[in-house]
Amino acid sequence: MKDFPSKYDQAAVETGWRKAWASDDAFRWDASLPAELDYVIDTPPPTVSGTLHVGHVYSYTQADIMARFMRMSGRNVLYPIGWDDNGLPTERLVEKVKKVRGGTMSREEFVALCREVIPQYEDQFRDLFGRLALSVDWSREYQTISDESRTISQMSFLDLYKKGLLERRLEPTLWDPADRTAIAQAEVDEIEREGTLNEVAFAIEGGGEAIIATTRPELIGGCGALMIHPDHPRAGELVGKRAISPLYGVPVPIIADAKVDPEKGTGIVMCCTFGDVTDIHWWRTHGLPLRLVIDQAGKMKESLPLGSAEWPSVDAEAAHAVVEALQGLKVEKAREAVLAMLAERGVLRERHKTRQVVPVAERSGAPLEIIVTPQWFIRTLDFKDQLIEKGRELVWRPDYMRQRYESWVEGLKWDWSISRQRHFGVPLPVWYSRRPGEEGTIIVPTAAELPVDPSRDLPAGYTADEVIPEMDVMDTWATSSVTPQFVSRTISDEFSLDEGAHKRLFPMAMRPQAHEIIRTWAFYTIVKALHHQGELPWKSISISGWCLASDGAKMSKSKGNVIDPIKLLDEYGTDAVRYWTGTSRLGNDTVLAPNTLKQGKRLVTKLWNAARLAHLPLAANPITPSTARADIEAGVIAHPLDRWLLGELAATIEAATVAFEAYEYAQALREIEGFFWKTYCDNYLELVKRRTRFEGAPDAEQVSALHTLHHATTTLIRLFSPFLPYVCETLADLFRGEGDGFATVHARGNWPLAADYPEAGLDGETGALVLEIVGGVRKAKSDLGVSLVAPVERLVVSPAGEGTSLGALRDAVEAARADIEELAKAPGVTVEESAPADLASALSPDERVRVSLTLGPAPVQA
RNA sequence: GGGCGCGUAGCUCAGCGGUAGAGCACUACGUUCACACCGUAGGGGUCACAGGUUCGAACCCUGUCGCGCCCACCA
Repeated sequence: MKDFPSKYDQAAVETGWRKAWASDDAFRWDASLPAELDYVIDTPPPTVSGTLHVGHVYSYTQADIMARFMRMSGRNVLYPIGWDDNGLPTERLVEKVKKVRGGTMSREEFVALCREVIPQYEDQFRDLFGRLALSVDWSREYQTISDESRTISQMSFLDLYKKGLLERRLEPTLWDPADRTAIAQAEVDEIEREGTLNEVAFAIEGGGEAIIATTRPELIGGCGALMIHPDHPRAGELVGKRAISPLYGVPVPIIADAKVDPEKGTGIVMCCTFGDVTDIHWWRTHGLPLRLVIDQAGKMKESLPLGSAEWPSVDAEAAHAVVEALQGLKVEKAREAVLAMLAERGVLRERHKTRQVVPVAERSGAPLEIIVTPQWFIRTLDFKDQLIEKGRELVWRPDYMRQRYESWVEGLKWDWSISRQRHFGVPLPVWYSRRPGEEGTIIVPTAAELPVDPSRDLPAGYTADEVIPEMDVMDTWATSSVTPQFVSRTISDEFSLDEGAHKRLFPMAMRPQAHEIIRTWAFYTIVKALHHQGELPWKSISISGWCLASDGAKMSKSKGNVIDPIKLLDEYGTDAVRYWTGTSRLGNDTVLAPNTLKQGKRLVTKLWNAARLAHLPLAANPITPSTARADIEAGVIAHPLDRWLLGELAATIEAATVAFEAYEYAQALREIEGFFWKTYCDNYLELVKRRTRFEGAPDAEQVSALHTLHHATTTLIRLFSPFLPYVCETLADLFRGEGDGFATVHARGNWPLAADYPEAGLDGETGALVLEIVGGVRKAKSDLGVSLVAPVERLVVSPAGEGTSLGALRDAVEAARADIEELAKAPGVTVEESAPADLASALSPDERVRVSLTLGPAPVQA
């Protein structure tokens, strides 16, 4: 065997192992194996937005720990990796890095900048993930903006379009005025802020007034009706009459509707196009006119057709003056201006401060508008029941995370808008015909023509003059929702780049992801798989929690508590950081606890030293072990303590395997670590030391010890390897023969099998009693305040409690007499029915044995 | 407003029907030839609170309080 360095230096071995794993193809999926062994993971492609977060370390490592177990336990793991490098997050990164605005340049120019900026940020991820030792198949690395990804994304589009599940509609849409694009319901965030509820008087035709309350007076121009609850005291008097909007002079009907909350504001509310989702509802159900006053930039429109038949006004001239005064103002400025005008005219009444929750675009933070533009929608509202049904067929880990999915689906109010008025994404594969007779007809490419960019390419048989290209691109989720299909390279029977692959790989075994993207990534991926093939994309989904800062708060730049993952790895080493992530169960948020990281570091050191203790005698006395079970059956391992240790190890393997199969890797780690630290290091190694110190050829009990040390060490290395890949690979290497070639400890099928170990609990009673005796000796010496190596003159053990028989105690002492005497520094040990009254004594830890002793003379000072 | 999770030793967490656990921190002892990034021994908890079920509850049920999150509301 190789020389064993006294100190472990992870930084020194890291690069070497990363290279070895790569060149060994250690983590490549083997297509030649039978499909039953497949274990396919739908890895999240991290969004290329410029930041590496500890959250990445946390959730990707948890997925990797499971992937490594699955591989070692014999599965043929397909663990792809990719980068989500298109869409708004990437555009925002490029805009920031290059200090430009995408909207101010041509698409070609901007895309060129993106292609320039992206690679360096993908390198950051590559470095981080490589260093974390993610056992992904790097040969399957993909980008969501690549030709093939665009092809598959556009296939997805075409398939849904042909199935009538994707359609272009002109209707009210959630709109981000800062990024100037439509967005989807999933991209809506909320902020709470102080607002003002303004009471504004509308004149009633024929006399009187009605007072409404609004936080958005700038929308008065878009008012189409006043709404009042049927039970409102003034309902009988007002319903059926018309009110005149202030400033604009527009006559609007007063309508009763139970959706009005009589408790809020004045109990009378104006319906505008559009202030919120309720306005859309009223607009539709009451057939109200469409009166948009805000443009795509979130500014007041420059002109409105006031005074026309559709948009009458009792004083069009005054109304136009108002429009002119407001034109081009952003909504906040317009609000102030309108309030001033209302006050001037004496129709602004009471004003109340109020906490309001404002929907904003999650990426830009800008308050949303609802405007009417043509967009492409994937139908989801009609499929809520099926989506919930599919969610129930899926195994969620932890199970309660299903609730988040269901409440999201139940709360859906919008179909999924996938078109974005941006530059850097997968283009919608669509043209609109200008040919006489078919103007406006939608033209799509064939599968063979993909990928297409309608702004450059033409549909077959058409000239540039005959089509209008669709300039929108897909939402980033519209592409990343087909990550499973990126791997199977198939959308449906009609749209496939690799027939047969889909049948084999779907549904995938597992989707690992964090919980904050259940409503986006998980939801959208399920929508796509349902629509494309009527199936689930995966059998199970593993939801990781959040990584919180040491103070228990969410990490955020504004709080200044963000930890750089690279610094974390530098300080503690990859294995210690992985240990930390491995102690936390799926779904649980975890604080970044320095203690746990230190614990991981300690574990690595302890594992190193324990392996070193085994290595020293094994290097000097080469053995040719079989399996632990065979060596026991052959009598090579015969010492009761060795048999006991391997029986305990077998129990640990069993418990860890059961836990791992249930995705309870944190419990598996506790099982393994508990055995390693307590049973193995603190007790067995102390007891076996006597038999590792010898000159010349080993005798039978020394041979037994050597074999046991070999089996225990190499097994522990394998058990720890999903958590601590670097130190375990290094140790496995040190235990190989000089001439043996590299074979990674992480290889498929390298997980310890119960069949190779004795039955769990072999010689358990003997082991337990020996531990009791040893523990009692330690306690007695501790009570006397002397060193554990203080010589003992007389040592007597006797049964205590009812569970210990004199015979069993005798057997245990005979089984390990020499080891006990050596550890206790006693010249002999006797078993007596009851403890001699004249000796100092102590009860063992489990109170099964009473240990009595007298100390010997102090050793003669040299 | 509805839902989910959590509330166990100073800290981070495990246990989820049968005599309260781990690591860190703390105290005492010990430089034992794998490891002082060590070892041994020890102190420390009315398991948020209140009812209930049970021979027995940290664990099951009901309610309350606190923290976090998800969804909804958002005039």
